[in-house]
Amino acid sequence: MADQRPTPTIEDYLGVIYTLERDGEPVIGARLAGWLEVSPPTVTATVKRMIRDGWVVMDHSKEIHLTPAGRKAARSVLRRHMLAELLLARMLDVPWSQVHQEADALEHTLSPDTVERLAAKLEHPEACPHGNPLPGYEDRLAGLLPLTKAQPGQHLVIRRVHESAEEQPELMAYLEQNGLLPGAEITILQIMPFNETITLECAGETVVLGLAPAALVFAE
Amino acid sequence: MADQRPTPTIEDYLGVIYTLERDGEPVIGARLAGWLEVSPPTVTATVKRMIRDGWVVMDHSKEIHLTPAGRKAARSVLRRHMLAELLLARMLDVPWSQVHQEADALEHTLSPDTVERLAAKLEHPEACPHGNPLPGYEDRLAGLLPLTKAQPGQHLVIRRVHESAEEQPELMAYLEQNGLLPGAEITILQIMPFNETITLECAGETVVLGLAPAALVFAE
DNA sequence: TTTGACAGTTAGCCTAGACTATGTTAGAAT
DNA sequence: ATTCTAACATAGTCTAGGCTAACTGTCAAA
Repeated sequence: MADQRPTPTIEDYLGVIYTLERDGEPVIGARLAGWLEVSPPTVTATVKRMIRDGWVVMDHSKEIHLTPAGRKAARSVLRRHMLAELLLARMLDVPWSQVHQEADALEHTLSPDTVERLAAKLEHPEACPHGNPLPGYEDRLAGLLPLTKAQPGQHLVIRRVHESAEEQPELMAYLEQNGLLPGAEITILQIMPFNETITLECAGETVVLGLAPAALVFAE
Repeated sequence: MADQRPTPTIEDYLGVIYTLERDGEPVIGARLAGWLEVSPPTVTATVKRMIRDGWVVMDHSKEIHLTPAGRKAARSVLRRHMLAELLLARMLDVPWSQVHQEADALEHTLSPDTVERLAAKLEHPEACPHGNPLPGYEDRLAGLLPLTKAQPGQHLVIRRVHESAEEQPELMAYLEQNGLLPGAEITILQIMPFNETITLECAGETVVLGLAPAALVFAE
C-alpha cells in the first residue's frame, strides 16, 4: 500500500511523525494522540494500519519510525502544506496568522502536477511564511536560536516561528499584531526567568513574551 | 444537519443534482449513479442520508429535489468549484482541459473566508474557464445555442463548453488542441446528420466534431 | 398478455476512522 | 516493596461510504 497515496488521515499522522522526528522528540502514540487531537485507542488502531501498509515500523520500546516510503510521503505532504501556505499568503493575501489552518485542508488536495506548477510560480521557495524550511532545506535552521537563549541587549532578526506555535491561533494573532514575523528586527530588553517572561523591542514597541512561546521563536 | 457543512461526498451529490435540475433533466437515482460513478445501492443509501439531513426531498415518482438548504449548499460548492478552476487556470497556468479534474478535489477544502478572498482577487468573475456561469449568473446562458442547432455558413463565437464535457478528459484535450475554447471564432462548414458530424473552421483549421460532443459546445 | 428493460430496494459485507470503558504493563517515586 | 502514573491494548460500538447478489415494481413494446 505504500506505493499508493496515503489517505488524508494517514498524511496527517505522517506529517506529525516527521516533524517530531526532525525535532528529536520521541515519537510515541501518546504524542500523536496529543498533536492530532484524537484518543489513544484511535492512534493504536491507525498506527496498526500504517504498519500494515508500510508507512512506519515500531521498535521494541514502542517508538514509531518512518520507513523510506513513509518518509517520502511525509516530506511530500509537508512540502504541499508549505506551498499551500505560500499560495494563500502571497497570492490570496490570507493573514499570516491564519495561513496554517487553511493549508491543513488544502495540503491533501493538491495533485503532483499542480504542486510543481505552484512551486515554479513561487520561484521554488525554501521556507514557508513562518520560516520553517521546506523538506530538503533543513540546513537553513543552522545558526538560529530560540529567543529563550538570547541575551539582553542583543540585536536580532526573527527568522522562524515553530510549527507548534502555528497550531495556536491566539498566539499567532498576538505575534502578528506585534510584528513578530520572520524578517522583523528586534532588541532583547530583559529576560526574567523567575517571571517566565522575555521583554523585547520591535518596531518601536515593547512586547512581552512568555518563555514557552519565546522558545518557539527563532532568530539570528 | 442542514445547518452544518455537508461532507465532501454529499457536496458531490449536491453539485450533480443542482446541474441536472438546472438543465431540466430528471433527477433520479440512476442518473446520480451514472454521473458519480457509484453503484445504485450506494445512491439509495446516500440519498437516504441526504433526506434525513434535510438536503433533499423525494416525491411520489422518486424524483429528487433540493430543499432550500440543499440548494444553498449546492450553489456554494459549485461556486467554490468554479473559483478553484479560475485559480488554477489564471494563477497557476494549469491547462484548460485539466482544470476541472483538479478543482474537483480543491472545491471541498476552501474555507468561506478564502473563497471570498479568491473571488475578490479574480475580480468577481461570472463564469468558469469553460464558460459555465457561476451560481447567480445563469442569465448569461440566454442567447447561446449548441452547435447542433447551428446552420452551415454561420459565423459564431464559442461561449461555453458544458460541464458534462468537462468530465471527458480526451474530449477536452481535443477541444483545447483545436482551439475550441470560449472566445474562439468559428465558421460552420457542414452539418451531416446522417454521419452524425459537424465540420467547422477555427483559426484557419478544419475541425470535425461528433454530434454528441457538439451538443455540449454553445456559441452565439 | 407476456416479456424485457430500466429503476429501485433489501440484505449482507467491507474498510477507515472515530469513540468510551476497561484492562494491563512498565518504570519512577515513595 | 509497593504504589502511582503514563502508555498502550482490547472489547465493543458507531457512522460514512462503498460493494455484490438478488428481489421487486413499472412500463412499453412485441
